[in-house]
Amino acid sequence: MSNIMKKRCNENEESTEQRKGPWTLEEDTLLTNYIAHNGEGRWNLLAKSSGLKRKGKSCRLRWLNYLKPDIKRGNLTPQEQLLILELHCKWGNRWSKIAQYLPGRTDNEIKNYWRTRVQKQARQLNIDSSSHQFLEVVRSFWVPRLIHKIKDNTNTNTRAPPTDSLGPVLQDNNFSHNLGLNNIDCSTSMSQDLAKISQLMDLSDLETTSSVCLEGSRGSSNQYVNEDSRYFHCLEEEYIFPTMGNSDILPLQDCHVADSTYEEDVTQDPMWNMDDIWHFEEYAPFN
DNA sequence: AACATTTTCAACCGCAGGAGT
DNA sequence: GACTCCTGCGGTTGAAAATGT
Repeated sequence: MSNIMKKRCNENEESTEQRKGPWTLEEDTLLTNYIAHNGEGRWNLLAKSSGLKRKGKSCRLRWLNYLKPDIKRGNLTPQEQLLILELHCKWGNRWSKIAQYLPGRTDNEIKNYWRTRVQKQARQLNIDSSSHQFLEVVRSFWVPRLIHKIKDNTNTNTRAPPTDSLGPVLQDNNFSHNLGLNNIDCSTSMSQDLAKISQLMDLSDLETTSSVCLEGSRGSSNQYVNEDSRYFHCLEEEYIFPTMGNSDILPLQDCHVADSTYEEDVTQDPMWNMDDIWHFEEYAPFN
């Protein structure tokens, strides 16, 4: 019997026992306990030894995308969204590479975000998401909105450092070089660019506040902070927003967001509502 | 309330590359 | 060099949840 035939026989034998589909709580517990005692890696061995009727690949995926303790839950923050836009511009669909710079976020999550949110916007505008046109839309409208959102949230947060503290980040000429953002002056309370954009877009829907539980990754105790306070807390802890002009990109600080305490996310609101798109199409029709 | 449609995201698949034999 | 096994990546799928009618 050829090796290929043998392999197919084995696959058939295995597939009769292999479980597929959503993981049960019992399976999760089994996997978590096994890894706690034996560590991760060697997934095929793990799958056999742990008693799970799953493939090694499936175990690995479940652990990395869901069970691993440092996985963040909840929607992506504006800062994270901004970083994804920038890194995707730089590297394309290199999801795992992009994920390296967003601690606690998985490549799968980022990929899903891109497909469901970013590509959806492109579809609605009838633009190819990989086109220069769409990049221009992102650069001119989406990114400034995110920046505005970040600043806005900061201004409404009494515990956050002053707005000027965003300066070193957003004034960084290398920041968002790929997106061409360095021609947008974000250092003032409202740049000319933002003023123009806000003429086109109703930003009122972005008025939000939110609380998350920050589990200080450097030993500080849990505390409730505003989303942006969390961000600035991260900044204070030396993880300055990445410099895009070169390859010395530093990951965002790993801030653990405890699931149970996640009350409301600033990113719940749509990035663009249909009014925005309508406004945009009015001024820059692509169809 | 009931049904239809859309959106989200966990999980799967195939493929590629590296390590070991 | 050829082969197998393992791991990781990116694309895709489909069930569940959310939203609309």
